[in-house]
Amino acid sequence: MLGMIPLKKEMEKSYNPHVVEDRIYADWLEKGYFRAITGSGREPYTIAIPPPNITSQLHMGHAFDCSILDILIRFKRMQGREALCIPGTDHASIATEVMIIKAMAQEGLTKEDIGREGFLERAWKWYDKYGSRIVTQLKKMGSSFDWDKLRFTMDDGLSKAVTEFFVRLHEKGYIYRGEKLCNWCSYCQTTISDAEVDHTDREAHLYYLQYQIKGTDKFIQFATTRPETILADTAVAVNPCDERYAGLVGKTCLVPFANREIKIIADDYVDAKYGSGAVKITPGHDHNDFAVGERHNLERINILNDDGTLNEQTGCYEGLTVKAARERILKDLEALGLYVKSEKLNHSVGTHDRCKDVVEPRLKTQWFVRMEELAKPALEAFKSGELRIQPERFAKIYLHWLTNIRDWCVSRQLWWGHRIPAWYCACGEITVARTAPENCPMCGSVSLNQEEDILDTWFSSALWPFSTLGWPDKTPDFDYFYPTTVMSMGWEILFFWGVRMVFSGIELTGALPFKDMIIHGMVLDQNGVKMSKSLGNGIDPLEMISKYGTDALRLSLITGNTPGADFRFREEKITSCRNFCNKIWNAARFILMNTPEDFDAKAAYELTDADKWLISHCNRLSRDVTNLLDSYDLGLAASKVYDFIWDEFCDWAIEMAKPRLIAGDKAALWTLRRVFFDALRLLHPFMPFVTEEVFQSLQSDEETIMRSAWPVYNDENNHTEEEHAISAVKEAVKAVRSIRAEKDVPPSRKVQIFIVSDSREQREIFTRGLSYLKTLSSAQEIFIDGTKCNVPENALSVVITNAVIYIPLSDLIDAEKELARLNKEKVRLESEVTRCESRLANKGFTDKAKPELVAAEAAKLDEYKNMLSKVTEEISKL
RNA sequence: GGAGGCAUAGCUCAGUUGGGAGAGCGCUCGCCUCACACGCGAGAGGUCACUGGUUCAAGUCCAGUUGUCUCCACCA
Repeated sequence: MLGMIPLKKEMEKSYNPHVVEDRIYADWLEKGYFRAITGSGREPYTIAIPPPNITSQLHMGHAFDCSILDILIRFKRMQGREALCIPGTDHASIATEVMIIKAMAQEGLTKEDIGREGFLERAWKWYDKYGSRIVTQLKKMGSSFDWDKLRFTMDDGLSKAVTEFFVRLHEKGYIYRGEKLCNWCSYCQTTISDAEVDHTDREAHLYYLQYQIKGTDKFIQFATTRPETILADTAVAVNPCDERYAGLVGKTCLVPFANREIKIIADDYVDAKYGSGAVKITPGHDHNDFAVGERHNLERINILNDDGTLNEQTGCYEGLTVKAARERILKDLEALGLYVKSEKLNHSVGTHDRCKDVVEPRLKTQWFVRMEELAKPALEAFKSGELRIQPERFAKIYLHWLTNIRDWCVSRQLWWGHRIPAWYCACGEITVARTAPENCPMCGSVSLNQEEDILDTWFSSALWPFSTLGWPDKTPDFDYFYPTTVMSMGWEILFFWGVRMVFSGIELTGALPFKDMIIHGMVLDQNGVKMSKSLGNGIDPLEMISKYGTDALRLSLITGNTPGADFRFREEKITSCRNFCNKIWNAARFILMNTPEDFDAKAAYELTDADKWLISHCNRLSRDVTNLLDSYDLGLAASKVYDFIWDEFCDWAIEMAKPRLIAGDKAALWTLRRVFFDALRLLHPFMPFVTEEVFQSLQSDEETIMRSAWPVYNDENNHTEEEHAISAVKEAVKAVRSIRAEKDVPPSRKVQIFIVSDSREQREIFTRGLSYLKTLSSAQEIFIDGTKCNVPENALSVVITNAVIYIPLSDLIDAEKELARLNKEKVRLESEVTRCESRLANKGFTDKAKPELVAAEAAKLDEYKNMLSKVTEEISKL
């Protein structure tokens, strides 16, 4: 009898993640399950996590990333691979520096107030605080990362890797220093790379101005959005084919205020149809003009100070901000009669992605990496198929970026980061070296100064897959675990980071840093807007964990999502995943309650249709889930397990097992346990905590599910006939339940059921399934017969495949309604018959479709015809 | 200007080589059925954006149209 069995262990009625998760995680840590063993002989499977920036706490995007990686790692670990996941954090040079400066501003301090050393001291304190907080948060996500290998981009080893990278590039001639037009952020007072510039549309004015042509009283008109830069103009350009200006090319005009004479030149860059057809050329403050200037050998003038004010080149405008200077200059031009008109214009303005301040192109001497040669093998790696990018469509971004790559400006006028390993001597010599040189190789001077600038933060991120394993040293870890297997990232950093890891990995290690680059989407808020701190629409993963538990959050981020697609965050989804945790918990509780102390799991039991149906189903599930995970389709894999556990295991298997368990049938228990364990194993990567807790409660052969063997598909466990038998039982049960619901027959009212079938095989199926049929359809008695002569008059009838079910409920029968119901069924079957017939009559179908499909269609036709005739017969009786 | 995504039930989204439209939430009806009301059972609800093409067969493949979101580039 149920309930008579003493419980081995009490289980609460509902699952409480909070009492379980921390305890289990601590246990995992203590047992060292996350640690990968170098040189174990097992095939390595390596992932380096995208290191979160130490700028802030974990957000939903990190939680998402973290879930994906942990699913893969746990899956492969269970499959027997030596699975290593390396965690870490990124110093995020500029992003962190901006935040520290803001924090200091609260105290009324500036960088200069405390100096470089003082600032770095603060930065390291920042790292101590926020870096460790991120680690705590990653652990909270249930991540099975190897914490012994925790790395930070500014660790000694990783910094050594950065220096090595720079020096090697320098040795190959890929590093150069030069004055080029850079993106200058006046707020952060540093250059930034092209990738860090966001273009945003802003309302502005297009001003029509004019310069007087020297020696004449004529003027040449041009349009500009940035009148203040006329002070840096060194030419006016027109299109060579523009006849209006043909006579002016080669002449000279006058820049007011600067009192400079500049040439009128002809260049294809100018669009004769735009504006007046003439353009002022400012090589010192515009990327296009810089290019024109190179072609025509024009002087480059810089009119900006580092803080964004105008410099001494601008005479009386010196010290004004760009905005103030613009207003003054317009007014002054008007006074000189050089202002013509203005129009409203919507145009895009470059802003810094970190501080949102306007980026000014200006001349600066910076360090650059020549990209041409580095990009080639990275392109080749993809084209040859060695590097896989999934989903494939993201390869376009990768290819586009590498094909159109420009030299990489790597120097930053910041303090928090890796200082460039270059030393200046008063003689002018610059020495690039791994360690500080004792004296200048040129003049021998011992007075050398290291470059003040630091490197772009991505310079160190680019090395992450191998610097974390000890490169440039030949460490055992590097030998064993490199190259890594998978790299995962959001599409928004594919070009920042993914591309750079590939080319630097190939250059430095001679190998692709990873085989598969998987790209995921972004987490959007419930309105479909990207979650961001500035919009304040972010949802804190930890808050969700404290409400619903880690497993619920993890599953909700994965299940039912398409790879690479952005998706909206919905709290209701976490709720339903939380409910699923509870479902698993209660399934386990049920099994526990029904498992006697002396149950022998190793004995051989006589299995029934229901047992084999369940085993067969789970066997197929193992195959599907494995394949889906191997192709990185995590969303579909998760939903498959979810559906199996809820719909098949809980709603059918457990329900069918109940009468057998009451009768003391050990085979039923054996099957439930066995299949449940496999289902838990398949689910474990997605929901590590609840699966572990339940797994440990139910058995003692294995101490952790984490190291349990991943279920493997086996042909021997395919039971087609039994699956067919159980679907017939399910069809009958559903038919009875449906009638009962329609007639409002409460479960408490037990009924008699007559199942009439002229097929002996079918009768045997129902006879074998009698106990399930009885329980699941709330029947008192079930009679299975070859003829209907024993069926009482006035019974409700429902036709199913190969049988008719009669339920004698004379008090509920309304002949008219029954007629209507049966007629509706008749119409449905008739249309099915017609559909099958027309399909089979189509020669194209019978000739070209797969033979098994044609055969299946013919079988269905027979079935429908059979059912139709039975329905017709029932109707005639009414 | 270049490229890409998306358009399927009231909402949010799945839909794996082309072969009878699915889930969660919401809604309706009935159930505290001895694992679970964070639950159980039964339902309602869809011209798979539009047009054309390929095919015996299209939500699925191809072309175009419309709407929508995004990325890259440019914007005197």
